Amino acid sequence: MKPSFYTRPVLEVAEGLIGCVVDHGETSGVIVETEAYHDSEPACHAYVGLTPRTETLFGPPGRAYVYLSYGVHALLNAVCEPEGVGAAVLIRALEPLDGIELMAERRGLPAGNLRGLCSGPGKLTQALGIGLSDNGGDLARGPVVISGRPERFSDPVVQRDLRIGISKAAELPWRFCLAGSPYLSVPVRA
DNA sequence: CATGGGATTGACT
DNA sequence: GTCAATCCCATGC
Repeated sequence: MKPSFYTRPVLEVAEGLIGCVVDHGETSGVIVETEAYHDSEPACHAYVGLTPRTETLFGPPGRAYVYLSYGVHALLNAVCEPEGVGAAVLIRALEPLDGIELMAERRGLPAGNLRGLCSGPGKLTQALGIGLSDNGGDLARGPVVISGRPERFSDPVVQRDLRIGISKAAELPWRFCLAGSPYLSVPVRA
């Protein structure tokens, strides 16, 4: 997607990314779950201001922000809004598309367990082989690439929900899910 | 310079 | 349902 796609309010981008495709090498998947983060609310890393850690978040839109969660997992975000604003969309789950065998191998799962491959923000980075070195990369040029919706996902029904696993600003309904998808990290709340 | 929490996952009870 | 693993980095003394 072009940088202009990301130079919009982060909530619009979070919804607009549902149905788009994430590519890395020979593996890819369709985005079925996202969350929005913005420097105006305390759950966002950028809330504390510009630091070495949040440099990418405040940088130009359309870049990858990859950071380490719980010292264990790499999480993939797409930087949004104009440069100088700390906002990003967390990619939380994918529907596996290409390179499924390779993804299963990386995840240590039997081929055929499609739902276990990318149903979580840490799982999908492991399945696609995305790591901290991908931080700051251009999402239009790679190595990690996000491209537009395939025909089958051209007009997705999107459900809003509360964000998962955070303690601050937990009341904001800034989670976006593809309705009925079996590949979500957590089912949509009732 | 020491401390503690975090946008998670998987193994175990 | 509970809990440890593991590490970056913001905060506070």
